[in-house]
Amino acid sequence: MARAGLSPARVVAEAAAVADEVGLDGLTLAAVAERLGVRLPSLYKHVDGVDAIRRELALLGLEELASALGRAAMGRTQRTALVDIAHAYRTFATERPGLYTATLRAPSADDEELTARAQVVLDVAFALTRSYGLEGEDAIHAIRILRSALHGFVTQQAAGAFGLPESVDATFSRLIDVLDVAFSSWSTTP
Amino acid sequence: MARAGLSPARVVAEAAAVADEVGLDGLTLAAVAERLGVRLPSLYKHVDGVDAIRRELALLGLEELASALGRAAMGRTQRTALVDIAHAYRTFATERPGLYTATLRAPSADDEELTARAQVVLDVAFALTRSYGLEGEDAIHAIRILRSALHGFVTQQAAGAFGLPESVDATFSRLIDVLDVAFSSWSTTP
DNA sequence: ACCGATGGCTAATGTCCTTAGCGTAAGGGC
DNA sequence: GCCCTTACGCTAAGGACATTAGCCATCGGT
Repeated sequence: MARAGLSPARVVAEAAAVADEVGLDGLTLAAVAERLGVRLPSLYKHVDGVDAIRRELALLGLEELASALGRAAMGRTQRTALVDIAHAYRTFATERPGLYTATLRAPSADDEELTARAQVVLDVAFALTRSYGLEGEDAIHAIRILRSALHGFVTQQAAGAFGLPESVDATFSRLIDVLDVAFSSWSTTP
Repeated sequence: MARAGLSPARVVAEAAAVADEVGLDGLTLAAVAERLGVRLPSLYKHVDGVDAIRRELALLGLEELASALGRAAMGRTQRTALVDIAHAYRTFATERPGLYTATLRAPSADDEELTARAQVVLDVAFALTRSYGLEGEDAIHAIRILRSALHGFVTQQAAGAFGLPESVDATFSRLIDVLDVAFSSWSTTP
């Protein structure tokens, strides 16, 4: 009975891979266990069940998303920052669909670790709006609208709601333009 | 052994109620059967399993959504139409969250009935963009952006991603303004 | 009133999640 | 280098849910 050399991190990483392949809803401990070459109950020595795994995926996803957005925003302001952040967001959601979906579950308020990770993502957004000269309520509205637009776009893309794939990039460019125009106008006319 | 008087429509309606209460992911045939006062396998005399029910919910949701949007758009153009359509969309997603979520599953291309229902919703959107003077690619981009923005917004609202609920209406108003400004500018500068 | 179609049921099977408890492998103290 | 504690993977068992097979009573048309 040789050991498989598992760890919480390896289990979560494999779960992320499964979720990316078959969707977060299709994630099963059975699939994770099979891929790791162990029996299903063995996973419980490393994680606390399927709900805990989903939470770990949310944490991991928020960390990677914050990292990607932070890199994209580095050294840029206003339109150039917006463009790169938007593309980084779209890329993350496209390449890691399971992990991205996991980040969307409600933070449940009393989960400090999860809300802290979510805050890191928000920090990037606040830096962006600040570069547009937006503060206070303006910044909050801008961030909500930005996130709504990006999330709605990538969700529809993932669902195949866009009929012709060739013009999807053009739609995304226009979406970014719309946001840039809006944020720019807010900064001068509060 | 008195009959329960079920029908496909009653089963689907009850499933919609369950989905609205516990979320589409939490929908189980067991819950539907219990609410209808029958044993679980009895449902199979009226529906073809849980996947078929989800498809029926998508059909029902698209029908109700198209109806609500159509009513909102009737006799209005441009900004007033946009405002009412957006509010109708948000209201539907808020009041029937399970049904709304069901409408988002991919139409799977070879499902003619489903794509036909989705087309009715699109028709309302095309009427709106036409009132802005948008045609061809402009209209397609506008509709995609409109849907992205609205869907992203209601999704985040449902997930509790907006911290303070009191200013959410203000964010929504601004979102509509952004879209109105964008669509208006497109119609004059193609 | 009969008789076939219909609509409820029980029973059985399979998948998945979860917990309990067993035995062995790994690693530190002496 | 040995022992002993801890950690880890296993089997077994139980519960929720979906699905299929097959039984029997009820309803509706003739």
